[in-house]
Amino acid sequence: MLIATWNVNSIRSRLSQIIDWIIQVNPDILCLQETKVMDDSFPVEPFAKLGYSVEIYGQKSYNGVAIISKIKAENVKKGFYGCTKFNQNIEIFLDQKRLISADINGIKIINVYVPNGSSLNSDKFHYKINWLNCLASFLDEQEKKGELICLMGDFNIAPSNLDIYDPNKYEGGIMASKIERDALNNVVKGRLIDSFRIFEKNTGHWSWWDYRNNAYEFNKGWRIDHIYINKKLSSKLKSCVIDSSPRGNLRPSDHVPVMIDLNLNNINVDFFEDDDNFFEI
DNA sequence: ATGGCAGAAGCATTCTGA
Repeated sequence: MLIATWNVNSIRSRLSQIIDWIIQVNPDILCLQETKVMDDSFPVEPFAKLGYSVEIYGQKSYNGVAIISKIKAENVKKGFYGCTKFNQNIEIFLDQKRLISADINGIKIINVYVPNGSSLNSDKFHYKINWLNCLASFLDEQEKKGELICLMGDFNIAPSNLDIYDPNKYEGGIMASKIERDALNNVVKGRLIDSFRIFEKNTGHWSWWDYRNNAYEFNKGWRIDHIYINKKLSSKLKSCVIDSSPRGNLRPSDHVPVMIDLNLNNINVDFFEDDDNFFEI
């Protein structure tokens, strides 16, 4: 079972590229971020023609998330719910459509577009940290149900310096600060693992390249799009790959798809045992 | 420090992203 995540930076601008990619890769589930369109204008039909159902949670111009799935999603929820741990006021997150979740084939699929945060001294940065704290609380609720959990999307955080082309230049700044990494760690710690790092321990693997300064041509990238799975699901993981090829398209998204392959029939090795110090690499 | 580049809204230019 193939599950993918892709920040497409506008579903309408990227539609043909997304359809081409789906035909080529044949994912079972594709989670999209930054669709940038209201629900009544989302192009559902091209996906339906390929046999996919579409669940959308969008807004005008900004943000927006969607779950494209061969198996119809059940228990679809839009936005946060049940975030009690930090006394979060969920109301403040209602305006920005950044999270959609659903049950598909027995897996709790959680698709997120984490706020960028702008700069460390900005209001947007506080919003980002609060949003991540709410996400941690949200996961507490999901975990209680003992499900298979797959949390994926654009996290706008490089988990470690291995995930930045030039850590000396960017460490401590936006997407690479200790505050953000701690907040992300608080979401995943003790319950989720970064699928990509099970198979690849080295630097040099990116999911995003800035549009500016020919960053893709110089391969100056970051790994900020992630697929996290819980312990129960990690036993079924076969692979995790970043498909960088769409970044070479004409008029590409600045992000590329990340994808895992799951074997839902067999139970494999439990990768979770040595994960406690994962972020200390 | 600022802007680079891109998309949306909407028609010149601003806002936002990362």
